[in-house]
Amino acid sequence: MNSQKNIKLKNFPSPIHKAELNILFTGNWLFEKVTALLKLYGISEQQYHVLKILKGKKGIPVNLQYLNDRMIYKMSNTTRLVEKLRLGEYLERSTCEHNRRMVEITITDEGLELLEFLDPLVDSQLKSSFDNLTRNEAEMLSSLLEKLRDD
Amino acid sequence: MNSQKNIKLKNFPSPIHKAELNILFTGNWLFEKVTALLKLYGISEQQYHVLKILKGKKGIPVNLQYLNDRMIYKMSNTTRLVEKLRLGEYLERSTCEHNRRMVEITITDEGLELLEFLDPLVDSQLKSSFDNLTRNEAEMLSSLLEKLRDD
DNA sequence: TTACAATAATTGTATATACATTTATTGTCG
DNA sequence: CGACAATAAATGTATATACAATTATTGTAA
Repeated sequence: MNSQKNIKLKNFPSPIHKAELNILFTGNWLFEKVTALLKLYGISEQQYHVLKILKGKKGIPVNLQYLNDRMIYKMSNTTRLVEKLRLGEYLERSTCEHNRRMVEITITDEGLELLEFLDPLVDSQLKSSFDNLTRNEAEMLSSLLEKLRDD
Repeated sequence: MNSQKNIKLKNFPSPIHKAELNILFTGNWLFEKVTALLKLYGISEQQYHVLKILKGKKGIPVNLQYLNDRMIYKMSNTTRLVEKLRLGEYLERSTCEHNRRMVEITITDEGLELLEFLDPLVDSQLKSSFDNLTRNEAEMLSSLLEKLRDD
């Protein structure tokens, strides 16, 4: 762990440089917090993320591409990540009948139960992480970030 | 690489959840861009970051803790990361005479030359990444992120 | 001064990620 | 139909990162 938590960023050549580092730092700061919490229950942030996506689909199967497009990090891992969740019986996967290149992935009851247990913990941690921001400020933050990424 | 670049984030239980994912996604989006650029010249984002910090110190030696506190990711790697830069002769390290537990790290002329070459490339990429935001918006983004992390 | 705690860095190891290649299946066009 | 391109997923491998344990040195208190 970093020995100091929140180094002040300063002396930047432009607001852009400052914003870039602020985004990177804050992203990692949030990621670490959630990761540390989930680790207590033997699950990674990425795995949790997959389960959340599956839950959101309410039983409709998704394939690996779909998951991969929504992951924070990149492909190739998604196969192995899903496999780990399958070994934990948190999801099921089968080959799609109509297109046997694809897989159909759905969350299991165990997966849903795990989320029912974890979600309140993650939510309350998230809430305390965002304690310094009002609801409006959080929304403004999202707007700015979406505007930044927009192509 | 993700097959789609910019999935729209929606259906969030709260502005906080949305902001969290926006931060994580945007952080990775920026990180990947810079990483891909630097990779063409055989250097990682983290290594570049170290050289920038050293350059900012204008010849004053720093130790590993100092670097580590300013890294986006965590410790342990900093030793190895610095070692790679040393092998490339971009920096020098020696043990501190007053406290032989510590090392003194300084950037070399080769390191400074590398930055003089890379900085314009990175800067122009960063500028185009932030094309959608005004200077004021970039500043507002930094303010919100700093307020979020503030403890 | 000696024993022990604290500090700075290094090392070992497990896991995560990125990237390129490969396999299996399907689509398409001559 | 058959060759070949395109797609979806899996695999191999190199590198990156996280975490724990270790080494070397210094600080401190009995």
